Amino acid sequence: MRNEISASVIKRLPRYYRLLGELSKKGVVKISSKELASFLRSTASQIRQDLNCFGGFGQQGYGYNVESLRHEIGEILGVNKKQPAIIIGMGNLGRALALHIDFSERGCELIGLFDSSEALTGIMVGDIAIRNYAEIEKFCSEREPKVAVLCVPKDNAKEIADKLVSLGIKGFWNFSHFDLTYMYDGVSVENVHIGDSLLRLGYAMNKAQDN
Amino acid sequence: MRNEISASVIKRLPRYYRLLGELSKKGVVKISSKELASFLRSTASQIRQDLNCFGGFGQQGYGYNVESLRHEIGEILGVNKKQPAIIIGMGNLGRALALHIDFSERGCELIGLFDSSEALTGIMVGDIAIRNYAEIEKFCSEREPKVAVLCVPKDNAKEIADKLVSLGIKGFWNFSHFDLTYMYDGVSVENVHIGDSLLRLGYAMNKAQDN
DNA sequence: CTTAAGTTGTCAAGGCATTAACAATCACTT
DNA sequence: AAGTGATTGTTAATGCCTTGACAACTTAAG
Repeated sequence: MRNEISASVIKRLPRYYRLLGELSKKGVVKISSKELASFLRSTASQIRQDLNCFGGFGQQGYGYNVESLRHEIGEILGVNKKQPAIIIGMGNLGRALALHIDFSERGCELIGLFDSSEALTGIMVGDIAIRNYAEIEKFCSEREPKVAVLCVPKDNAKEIADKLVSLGIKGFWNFSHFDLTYMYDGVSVENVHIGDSLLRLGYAMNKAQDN
Repeated sequence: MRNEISASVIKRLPRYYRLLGELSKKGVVKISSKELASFLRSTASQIRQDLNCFGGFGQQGYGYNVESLRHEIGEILGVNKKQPAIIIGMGNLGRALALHIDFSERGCELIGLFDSSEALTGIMVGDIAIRNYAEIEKFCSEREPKVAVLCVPKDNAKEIADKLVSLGIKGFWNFSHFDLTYMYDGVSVENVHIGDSLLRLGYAMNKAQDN
């Protein structure tokens, strides 16, 4: 096991990865930490320090090769994996995520959509049909999904998560407002509260007005 | 102007606000920092320190009154304002936000939806009809929206944001992958990258597997 | 070949955020 | 009415994250 990497560093990796993808697409071959910093409004020091958590990807006197650095960070984030993923709860949010998120670019492969409402059963979202939640056990034993995107009401979240863990789910991308963190051993959780950032925007606007 | 509050503190306020809302709904009247900490998997010390940035909301020997603390944090976050808000870009994401986010609970009032595609003009999303983006100037001069939710492709984001600022927008909730931070004076920006947290989940799952 | 300019990897310093500790204060009980 | 236990507000200590600095190294030019 490698050295423990701090959450602050991990938080920044996706941003680096996105930027390197754009640069690579534009045909940029090499880049220095200084240039990266100016793009990201960060410091060269921080970028070098972050990257060195994982090993020396750069070359002294030269800089970093854009494509190979992108590849390395991609490996760290696991974008080349194809973790089978399912979405639970096909309301507006579940549907939007199914259609809007490019799972394959982020190490996942979306293989199933579930909702407990029979009215939705069979409806196509993108190229996947919604299944009834009653089929979840059969589906999991056959297809063995590893990631579950939780888009269910807060009150149902724990019960559903418990069941999914028992069926082999190893990671939750949790949009329900029930905090699953630290609940299960060996199961990873990312809680997402989109609305919180709108509240922060409100705070920032109030403050800006006061000045 | 009050003392500068650190971003770390602001980041936590929405979470406090949500928890207090639930407690209030359950009829809980008073709560101690210790109890709050156990709910939030935080420390009593941090919660007291955070709250004291804004003033002494508690009472020694007693704790905090749930409803009044909720109200105070609400004031700080500006949830009682009714900032008129518009969404630009009514693809899957824009539609999902229009339907899924309770703007009024977060200090905003959704008053307009815009898309440049004529095929979408007039279509109802919730109880609001999509307008063509060509009408944006007229709309802004009449209704004076202050918040813009940007759900447009990266390449169009800057141009659109420039125009919206000139039309009086004071805050961006930015879902485009173009970073608007520090671009305009007196305009607040919250960039949201939902996909980043899926990448972090991938990292966490890889690491959990390694152990 | 030698020198100059540029850049990384890394260690040390500084600053910021979190945690700990305690006096001041309050509610409740007797 | 006084004493006890609980809890805050606040200051100090700790620890982590970020920034600064520099040696080691690479490339390119003279």
